[in-house]
Amino acid sequence: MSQHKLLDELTWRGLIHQCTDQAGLAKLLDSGQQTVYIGFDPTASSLHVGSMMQLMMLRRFQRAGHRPIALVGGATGMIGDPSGKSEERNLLSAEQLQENVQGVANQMRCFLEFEGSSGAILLNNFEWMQHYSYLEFLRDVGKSFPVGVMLGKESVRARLESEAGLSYTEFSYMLLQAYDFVHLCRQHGCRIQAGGSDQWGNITAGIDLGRRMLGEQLFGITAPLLTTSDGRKMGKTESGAIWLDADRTSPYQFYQYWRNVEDADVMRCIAYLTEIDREEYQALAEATANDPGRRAAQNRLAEWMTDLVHGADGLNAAVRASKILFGGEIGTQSDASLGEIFADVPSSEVDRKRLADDGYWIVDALQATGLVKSGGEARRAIKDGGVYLNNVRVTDQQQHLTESDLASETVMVFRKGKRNYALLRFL
RNA sequence: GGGGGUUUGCCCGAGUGGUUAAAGGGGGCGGACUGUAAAUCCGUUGGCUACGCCUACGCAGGUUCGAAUCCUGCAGCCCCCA
Repeated sequence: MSQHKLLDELTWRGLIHQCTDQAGLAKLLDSGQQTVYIGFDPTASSLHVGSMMQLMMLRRFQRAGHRPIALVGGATGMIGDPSGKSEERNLLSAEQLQENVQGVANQMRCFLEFEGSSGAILLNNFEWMQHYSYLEFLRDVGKSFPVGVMLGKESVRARLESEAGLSYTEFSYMLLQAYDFVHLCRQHGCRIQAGGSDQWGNITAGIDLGRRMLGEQLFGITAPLLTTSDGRKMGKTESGAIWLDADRTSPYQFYQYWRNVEDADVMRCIAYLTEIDREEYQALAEATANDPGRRAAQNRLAEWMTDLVHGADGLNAAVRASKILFGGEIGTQSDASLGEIFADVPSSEVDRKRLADDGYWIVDALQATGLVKSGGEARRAIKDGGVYLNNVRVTDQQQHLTESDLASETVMVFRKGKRNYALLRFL
């Protein structure tokens, strides 16, 4: 067991899946500030929950005084990493990549400090790969890659055995990532590469290349993948990935995702993704075991994560929205605050004149919201007690809505069932 | 090419002339319970300002007071013979 603080922390958090030479790494880390790198795939203009493990890993190194490099794979992204992928990937266009690199870079500011003596460095491997000629690359890099070793890599073998096969392009991916490591070692003295466990093959390829080309001893460390107790990848819902970009996944949705993590997964999430310390971790684990209904761990996880990614304001908004969306009184609100709370809720516009005279029949209103498909369904829903106006149960099928039913200047809030909301704006 | 079978609501599947808007199950949607969980229980599940009317049992016609049910033609699927 290492006596090293950082490695101890990573160990108790369960973040060390594999490590090329843990004793050597501990010695290296003790010898002074080191530079660590992790690569990020710019397949979209936003990072998602899956990347958070990696960002947090860099952050942990940075907090321990080391310098992180976040490498955005502008070049490797053009090729596509076959690791863990069952099929050949579609190539991204250069413009799309440029846009993605930009978006991803911005989000990293939540996780990493870019100023100071251990300030993070953001690099794009397109910068050094774009002018590297094919012939030069083959002579410099390709020469150091025995095909036998490459064929032995899990990522390659799995694909060769599958029906999908593997193109030469994807086969070559490993060389590019391996060369990144060498380049970073040369230019930035980077001797450590971290990553998810699916990156082991690529990382060790880089270490081999470093030994051959530079005679340097490089180090690799991988973290386990973040999966649920039944083996599915975390960060996905039926409706898609959980993104870090507030425009793709609102702070409220983000917050709710973590609040709803299964008991069986929550402690692992806290260990892997947060900086909640060991004492509090123990306390939360006990609280979950003794009183699971309180969801103390989930609440803390959601709070910590939302605060990190969306800041105090985002967290506040998410908490406020959660209170109301889960049945709290709506009372009298302003359009602005309702708009914020119900940002994720579909809304439709209705002519304000409908509220005049006899008013707007509730059955018609429900159809206008899209919560029901027909008048019959609306009547049934009311009869079953499943319809709420401004979070108050509707009991009268003949109710007609007037201006006095508005929750704010122009909005009425409809709900069917526990949490299907829709807004009507009367303009 | 010849013979036989089959086609039902979101899905599976009963129903062979009338009380069938169509049993039963699944799924969905509500409600109760609960931990914003799981399990369980209950209700509901074509449309319509609605004790009534309209549309529906592959499609199009026909028989009948009355058809998902009988007849004819067409189409889809399945099996057997060539």
